[in-house]
Amino acid sequence: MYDLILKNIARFITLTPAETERFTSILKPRSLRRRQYLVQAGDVFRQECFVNKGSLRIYQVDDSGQERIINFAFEGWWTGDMYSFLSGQPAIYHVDALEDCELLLIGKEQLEQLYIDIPKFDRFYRILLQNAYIAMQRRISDNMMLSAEERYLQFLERYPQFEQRLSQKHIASYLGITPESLSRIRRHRLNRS
Amino acid sequence: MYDLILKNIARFITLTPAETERFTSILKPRSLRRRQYLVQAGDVFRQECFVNKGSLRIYQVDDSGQERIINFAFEGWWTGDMYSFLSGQPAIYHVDALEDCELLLIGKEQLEQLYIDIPKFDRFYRILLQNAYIAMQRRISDNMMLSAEERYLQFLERYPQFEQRLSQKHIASYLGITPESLSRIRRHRLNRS
DNA sequence: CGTCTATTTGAATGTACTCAAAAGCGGTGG
DNA sequence: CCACCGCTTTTGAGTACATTCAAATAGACG
Repeated sequence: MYDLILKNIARFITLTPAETERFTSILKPRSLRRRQYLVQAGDVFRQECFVNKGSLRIYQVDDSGQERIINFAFEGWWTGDMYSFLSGQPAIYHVDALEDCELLLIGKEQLEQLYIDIPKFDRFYRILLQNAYIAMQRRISDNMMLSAEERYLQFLERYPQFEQRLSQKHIASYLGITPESLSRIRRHRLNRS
Repeated sequence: MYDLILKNIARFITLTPAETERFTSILKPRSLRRRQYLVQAGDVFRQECFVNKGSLRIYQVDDSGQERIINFAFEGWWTGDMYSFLSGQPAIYHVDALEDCELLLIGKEQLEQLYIDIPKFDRFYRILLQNAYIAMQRRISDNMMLSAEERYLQFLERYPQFEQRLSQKHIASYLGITPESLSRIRRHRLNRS
């Protein structure tokens, strides 16, 4: 059960057996059915979440009811609502399961104590965040520089392993276009090839 | 000279006088004239950069020569090219001065050593990055949910103190629209009020 | 099997774009 | 101090890409 998360952590820091024990002891396993919420906008959500199995989406709903997917999370990824976690304010985003999920949660209090007891975890989350920040920055520049079709192609290149697990509606929402537009883009590509 | 950066750090961690001395000793002051590059895409840039005075922009140039501003940096902000810093690969973005600048740079090697000697700095950069990540995520959702005009209004609300220091061309580039479009948006707003 | 949702397709619309040209503004050198 | 040059901003006309709205088809799930 803890294999994936321990491998994830071992990418950046090395834990002693005692530290490993201490770390896994604060993890709270949780499973989520497809379509079930992990976080609803408006809730306070003070947990970090590691995805051991399954997939989720982080999204926002605009005034006209349109859903916009800010990000996905697959097995081996971290997710949650960073804003609510840090500030204690109500979450901005909804997070729900796209597939049945097995999650590992860490409460804010326990994580704060972990940072104090084992400062290596400050380092781990620093490096994790640096990488997340780079990915986010690249996403912004892609959204600004590329056409809808180019963004779709880039998505296929970057996440070939996930495309089949996501509906076109969700991919369209992630790319910032309507499902109709994505359908047309796909048709044009088929006609040309 | 170090007032602003020490206040910036004191937001999240408390340093002893000895630690303060150790920290300031690795800072390399540098001044930059308007239009001068801090980083050119293609260079390796393994420094973190704190802006003590002035302003910069981080931007990308597309195939047709269009510049797209990914972010600004004003006094009290951190900047650089996180990707190049972390990976040692050539930088993706250009960074140049919009106004004459006074900067404080930290080399990667010295920062790595600082993390080891004073683990509090792991914590400082973790918290700094959490906040940067939240801002970035919000920027993505704004770009997806809002029209050009709404993005401009939001920019004015969020950064009223910086608007006058930036040209419309640069604001347009940051918002992901053409200078012509921004000019038209401004005219419509004036006509209505 | 029936219902609900996702996907496809068409037609009309709209927002922001490109290209082009004029006007405004700022900095530099004579 | 003024004239000039280059860059920014404005304005107009035509265009393109993606959207909305509507309807038909396909697919998934109970």
